[in-house]
Amino acid sequence: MTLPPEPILEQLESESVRIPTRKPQRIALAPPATDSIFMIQSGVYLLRVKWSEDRHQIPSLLYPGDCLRSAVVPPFEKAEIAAGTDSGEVWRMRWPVITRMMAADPRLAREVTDRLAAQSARFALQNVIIAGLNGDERVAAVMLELALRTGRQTPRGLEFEMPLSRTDIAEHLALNADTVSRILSRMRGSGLITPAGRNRLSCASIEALVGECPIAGLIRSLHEPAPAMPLAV
Amino acid sequence: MTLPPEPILEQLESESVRIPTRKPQRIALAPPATDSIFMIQSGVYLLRVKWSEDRHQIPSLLYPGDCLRSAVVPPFEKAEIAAGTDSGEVWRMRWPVITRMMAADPRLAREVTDRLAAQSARFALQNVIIAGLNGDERVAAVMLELALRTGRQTPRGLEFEMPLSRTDIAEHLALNADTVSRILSRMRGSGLITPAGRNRLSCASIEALVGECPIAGLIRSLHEPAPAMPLAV
DNA sequence: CGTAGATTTGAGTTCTGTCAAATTTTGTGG
DNA sequence: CCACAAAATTTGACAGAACTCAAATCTACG
Repeated sequence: MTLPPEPILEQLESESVRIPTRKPQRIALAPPATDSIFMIQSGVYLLRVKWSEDRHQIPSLLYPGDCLRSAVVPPFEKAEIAAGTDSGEVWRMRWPVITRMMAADPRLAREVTDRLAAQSARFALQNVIIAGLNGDERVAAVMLELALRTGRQTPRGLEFEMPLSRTDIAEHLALNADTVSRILSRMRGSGLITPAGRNRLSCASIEALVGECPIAGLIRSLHEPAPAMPLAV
Repeated sequence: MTLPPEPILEQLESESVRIPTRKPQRIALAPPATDSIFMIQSGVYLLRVKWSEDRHQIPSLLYPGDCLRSAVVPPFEKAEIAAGTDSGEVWRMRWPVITRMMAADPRLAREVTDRLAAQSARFALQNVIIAGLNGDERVAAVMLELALRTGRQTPRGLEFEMPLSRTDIAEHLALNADTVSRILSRMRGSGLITPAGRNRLSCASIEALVGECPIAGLIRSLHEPAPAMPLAV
């Protein structure tokens, strides 16, 4: 799943507010009180929600092409999209407007609907990760996801972004920052991963991560770039 | 959220396969390999997925009016809708057909889209329940949900359905059946809940449950019957 | 009325959380 | 480019919640 095809992107852009972001920047999901839809153009983002004084969670990471309708996020005390990468761009559109465009153009309707469905599937997957895996497996799961989404083969192995701090990882995986740190130390010790510069990690290969995560297959199916083939003809 | 208004229901019915169910009956989500959409007409159902030889999970309960598009469930080894109540009815529609109906009728499009969004929000909520609450609070959360959805005031207190076995509750809450049993024993002991016949429980009032669950507000917002007011005019 | 399956409960284990201190990294101003 | 303060990370020691295993009950049903 990447960005929609050009003609559709142009249509969407015409109704979008383009929001370029830098690293710790956050975009509130609710404030305008209007039902909106956000589409990631570039970069990695963190959907972060707050549900009590000091309890935050990151139900999902967002990548280019991902769509998030604000109405699919329950009415938390606070909900925002936080920039994970140094730079990136998000488009915000008003849902009623998009609705009208969808009514007029079935191709566009299909793109948007399917992307929203994909986001829903990701929430469901996150349930399984948190509910069914232990700490080590959960961490392997996020790393596999990031590797599939942002990984590049280099002479030193597969390098990928790690836009999450220890606390972020903890909030994403329902663990605790100390525990995450311990798990990562172990993984570093066993040679599964090695630091590869600022906010980057590297591992031998995808297979190395797959071996650590019992639901690798599901993660691949939702995050692996599709074999090159044009969408919807 | 209850069933859609009559005229829309009629349209949907014209393209539906109506599936009446009895208690342990299950409807496979995937087999037809076609992208389908299911709408609950009556009864309570359990969305149950299997992701390894002996690991099952119940990511969501489904109530009348709820819509589930098969594509929003990741490609698990197995995924099915299991009847929780003695009797109930589900409608199955083919997604491509519904898509066409949506293109032709904005009212219907809105109903379906919003119901799918609601389902997505429920997945997100489930994440928070599992990730942020302890055992007791999670159990209180499901009971609050069931009480809001199926509860009725009686002389002996608020009575509601409990269509889930201990194992089901465990699979829904990322706990273990033994632990669930212990928690329920404690709740019974403290008088929070009392058995009220076959697959039914009763509690003093909604407030009693709300007090046990830190995110009661969110649960109410997604499950409480809306104050009587016609949808979409 | 007996059996298979579900539930309950106890005892012991394990994983993760909590707290606190040490260490490293990051960002900023000279 | 360097020094420093603030923030993030790491790590140890300990506490607790939940899991596992197994035995005892209880229930639903034929």
